[in-house]
Parts: sequence; C-alpha cells; structure tokens
Amino acid sequence: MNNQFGDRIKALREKHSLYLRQVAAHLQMDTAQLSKIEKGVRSLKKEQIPFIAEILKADVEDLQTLWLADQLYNMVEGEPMADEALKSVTKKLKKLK
Amino acid sequence: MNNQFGDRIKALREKHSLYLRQVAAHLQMDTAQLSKIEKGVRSLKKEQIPFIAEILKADVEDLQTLWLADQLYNMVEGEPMADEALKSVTKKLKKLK
DNA sequence: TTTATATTTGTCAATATTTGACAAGTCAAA
DNA sequence: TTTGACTTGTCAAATATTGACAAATATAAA
Repeated sequence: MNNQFGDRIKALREKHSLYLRQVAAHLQMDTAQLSKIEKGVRSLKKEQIPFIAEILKADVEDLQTLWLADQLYNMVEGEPMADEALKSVTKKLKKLK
Repeated sequence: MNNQFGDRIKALREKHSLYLRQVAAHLQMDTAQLSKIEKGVRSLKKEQIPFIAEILKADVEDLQTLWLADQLYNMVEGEPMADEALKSVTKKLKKLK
C-alpha cells in the first residue's frame, strides 16, 4: 500500500496529542471519515489540505507534496511504463517553466 | 492543453489512411467518441490500448507511455509541488525494483 | 453550388464512482 | 464492565464518466 499522506497526518496528530474528533471538527467531517483518510482508505479533498495543515501546524506545501505523490503513485502502480511516463511529464514541466 | 496520446493516434490513423469509422469499429465505439479521444476531450480506456495499437500497427508500450503521461500531466497540471511529487514517486519506484 | 461523406460538437440518460452520514464493531484503560 | 477513542461496514445521495444519438461543420468531388 501507499499512504504517505495519511501516515504523516496521523503522526502529526499524535505528536500534538489531538483526538480524531478535534481534527475532524476542524475539517467539518466525522471521525470515521478522518480515520479512513489516515488509513489511506479514502482521500482528503485537495482543497482541505490547508485546513488540516493549519490545525496540525504543518507546512502546507509539504502536505501537498505528500498528497500529490500518493495520487500519482496510485496511478502508476503496476504500470510497466510508469518510469518512462513520469520522466516524460517531468521533462514537459521543465520546458514550461 | 495536453494530448500526446490523441495526437499520436490521429497521426497514425491518417498515416494508414484509415477512417475514424474503421478504427472505431475495431474498438466497438462510435466515431463521435473516437473523435473526442483524438482531440483529448475524453480518454480511452486503458484496456483498449492494445486494440488500438493493433489496428494502427503501433507499439503497445509506446502508446501506453503516452497515455499514462497524459493522465499524470492532467493530475499535476497547475500544482505548485508537482515537481517534488514526481521526483518522490520516481524514487519510490526505483526502490521497489 | 449541390451532394456525399468524414469529422466534430452538443446533449442527455445510463452507469460508475465517490462522498457523507450513521450504526455497530474493536480495543485499551480505568 | 464501563467509558472513550478509534475503526469498519453499509448505503443512499451527490458527482463524474460513459455510451448513444442527433445535429452541425468541414472537405472534396461532380
């Protein structure tokens, strides 16, 4: 499995001694949902990353990176041409800059 | 926009002087759908890549790479942390090998 | 220009996927 | 065993994607 984002927010939450309940409230969702997000069963909406970063006092960009990496990984997992495709996208991004 | 896959299959189709109708029939879809796929408005199902590769006498892996790169690009487009995330996924893939 | 054929675009119901909400479950500490 | 935190399962509602068709546009030959 692959759940860098969930693992990170869980670790941060525990570091700050917060309950699921507290973090979930801040995100206007129930604890069941947030628990699944921590476990990687569901994924947080991109737009909510800043809110969770705030309550966990984490760097937004850091969480955004983990979140995006998870999504990308799910997409390329098991794909024989994953490496080639990733390389091509990276290259294309460079050109646009 | 970003449509390497669509551009490629259109070029191949024209190179072989095939009508949308003919290629579409081989994929069991109508011409309207295939036209949209060529234009990048819709995306071909992953499972169908081998079939379109066959009729266009193209390399399957080549088309798979383009197809996947398009999907990835759509996902990272406009994301500030795109580069970081791509790098992280590439790295993770390397470790698994 | 008219006709015929190829391609493109728009729409919409059908299907599939994701989400929100809640109930019920496990687990650990008191 | 009771309490509180967390986890898991389910399901309907909300969203997104697809398939199918009609209509519009483009291209080319007569």
